[in-house]
Amino acid sequence: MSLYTIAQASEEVDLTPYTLRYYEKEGLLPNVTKDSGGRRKYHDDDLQRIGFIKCLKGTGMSLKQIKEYGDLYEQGKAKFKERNAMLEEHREKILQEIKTQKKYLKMVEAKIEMKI
Amino acid sequence: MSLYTIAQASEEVDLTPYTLRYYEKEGLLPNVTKDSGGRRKYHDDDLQRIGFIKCLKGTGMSLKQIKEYGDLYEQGKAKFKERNAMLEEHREKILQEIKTQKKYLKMVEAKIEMKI
DNA sequence: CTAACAGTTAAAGTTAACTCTAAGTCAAGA
DNA sequence: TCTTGACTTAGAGTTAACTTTAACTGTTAG
Repeated sequence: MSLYTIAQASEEVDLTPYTLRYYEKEGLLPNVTKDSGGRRKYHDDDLQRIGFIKCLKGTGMSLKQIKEYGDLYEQGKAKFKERNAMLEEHREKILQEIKTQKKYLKMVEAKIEMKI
Repeated sequence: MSLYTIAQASEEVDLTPYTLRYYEKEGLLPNVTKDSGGRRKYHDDDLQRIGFIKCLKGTGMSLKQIKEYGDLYEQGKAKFKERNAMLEEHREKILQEIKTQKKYLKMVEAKIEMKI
């Protein structure tokens, strides 16, 4: 199957239908189509895109920035450089964040070991 | 030195005075004292505590939960078990989160390498 | 044919975590 | 003494990211 109702897509990507509509309203999902009755139809491409949105969001990128990235993506090859620059910068941020998380992990573990 | 004005404490822990007052209002900093003129005086203990709050917060714990933890902490040895259980659970969460971050890092790197 | 259901929209409401404002106080320097 | 500046408070405002509501519509099972 390669077409999903909002309920099915919601299940598939583990986001509520509210959130999916919200993301679309915010311009993050420009390619979701509608059937003759006006209902959303999600394609595999849309689900892929949502997956990447979740990745960016899960690593601390704001929806606003994710939209910027998506807008560049829509402009194709012409904006490849800018787009990749965003990702490379974000990559650094994730690396930094993992470091910080590891430091915090040590702090929590130290507190656990303190036994007081 | 072991006493800090709110401005100094703010500088020291890299949080705004607004945030420090907010944390106090929320019950996260029960031991901040005031001088004769009613001004806050932060002790080294307070700064340590703020440091740990930042650690918990930075690893995704809500202020509400941090307050719960702090409240248990205030009750000393009697609540040691509960308190440590919270930390151990949180430790698992951090480990899981680091895993997720690493997965997302791979996804971003893959997208960068895609060159399209 | 009709009732139930799954969807639609615009707009209002919610939550967490700040962030700021307004009005006031107090200590210190010219 | 006067003013400046750093603080105080209660309470209002902000922001991001949803989440819900209300009113409505098209599809389908009986």
